[in-house]
Amino acid sequence: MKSARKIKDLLYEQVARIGKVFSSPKRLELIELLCQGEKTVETLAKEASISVKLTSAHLRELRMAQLVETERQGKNIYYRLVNKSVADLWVQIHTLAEERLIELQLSLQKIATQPNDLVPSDRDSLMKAARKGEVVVLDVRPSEEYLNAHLPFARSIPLEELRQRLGELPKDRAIVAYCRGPYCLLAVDAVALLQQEGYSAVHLRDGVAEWDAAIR
Amino acid sequence: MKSARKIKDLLYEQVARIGKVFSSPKRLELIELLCQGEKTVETLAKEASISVKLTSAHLRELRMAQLVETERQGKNIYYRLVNKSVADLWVQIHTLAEERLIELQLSLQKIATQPNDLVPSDRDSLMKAARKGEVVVLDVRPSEEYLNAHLPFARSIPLEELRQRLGELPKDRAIVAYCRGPYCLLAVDAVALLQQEGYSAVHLRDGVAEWDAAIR
DNA sequence: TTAACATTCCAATAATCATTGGAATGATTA
DNA sequence: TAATCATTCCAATGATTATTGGAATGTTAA
Repeated sequence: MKSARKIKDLLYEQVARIGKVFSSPKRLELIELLCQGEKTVETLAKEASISVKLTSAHLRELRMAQLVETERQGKNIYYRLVNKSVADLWVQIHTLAEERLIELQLSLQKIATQPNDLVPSDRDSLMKAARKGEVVVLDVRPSEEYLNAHLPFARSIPLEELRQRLGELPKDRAIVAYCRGPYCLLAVDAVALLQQEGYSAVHLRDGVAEWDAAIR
Repeated sequence: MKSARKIKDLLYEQVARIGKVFSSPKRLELIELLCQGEKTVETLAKEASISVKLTSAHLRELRMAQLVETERQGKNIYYRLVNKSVADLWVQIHTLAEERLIELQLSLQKIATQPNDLVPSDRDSLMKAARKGEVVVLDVRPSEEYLNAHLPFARSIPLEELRQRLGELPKDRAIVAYCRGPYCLLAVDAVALLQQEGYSAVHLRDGVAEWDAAIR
């Protein structure tokens, strides 16, 4: 019979398999991307600015930890998170990181569009205003990601199309732009563009994963 | 000005600092121990069956990630988790691991006292029964840990003293024993002893951290 | 002040991990 | 059927990490 020590070592080792997945910056970025919906290796590689091979290797880690599943559609293999717990864990880890690491707080402050960031506590009031149509909640991610899931009342104008489609947005109401989460810079650019063009725009740091985890 | 890519790399790197902490089996074990209350390096080393030096090195990682804080009391330096978020994250990670990793499920089944384990869904009914005094909730951890925090209505008999203090327990009511969490074997031993001595005992896998995270 | 003690820091080694190139797989299309 | 394409597997590299021994730090007690 095995000693208690060996049994325990085995147990913690298994849990560490999950922890290891969240210990690499690139894997975290891939997880955040997968929070936006299923994607191919190529898409993930491009978005994360790494080679397809390296992406594949990281996805292999995710697969071996049973946190993603794959599905073949034609030539491509699509990856997706197995369930919401994985997204929740990502949110909880980066939230704790933001809470504890001053360096991260400073970096985030730098990319913020000055004091125009909405803080999470505004969630309730934001929804009320959105329901009444007092503000426009704007999703600037690629449209597939919007179609997969988006915030309540949100409209989709991908950042790439925003300049051409400015006319669709009202100038007399606040525009709240969001993207994939606090580390995605799409909404930062969108807010900069909107403000430059005379819109009153603010940046919501939440992505869909953060929003879902918060309204639990 | 830095490129968007470099900024993002920096952000994910910071978050990965937190993830790294949870990627080592021994560090996870230390975190679980710290969930029971503040402890000295020596105590932690003994409980985790590793050298004091290695313990110190792991604690250094935890300190650099700002997840623990230290306080000197006389000769000893006490370590404690900075706040409940850290314990919550530990619970969420091992819960996800148990959900996804079949190997872990199997290992846990092996150490279970046959079908005598209480599952988390029993929490509400357990509390009702405990309130009415129909069951005895028994904390078998060292008494300092019980004093630091324990489940509602729980009584403390450390495993070491259990054999001598069996007389304090009723034979006509169910005894629900718990310890530090699902990977701690104290309650397993306690249940085995109690059953052997004719008590009707069951094992609750939750520790205080799991309980607190669940009743949120 | 010194002795005793707990703990950390530094340096070194072995183990593990990230990353890349080249070959192999497996499905689709012609 | 062969050609094409996306993706994975294998092997090799350098870069981290875990772990250990020895020295150093800082506190208490005499």
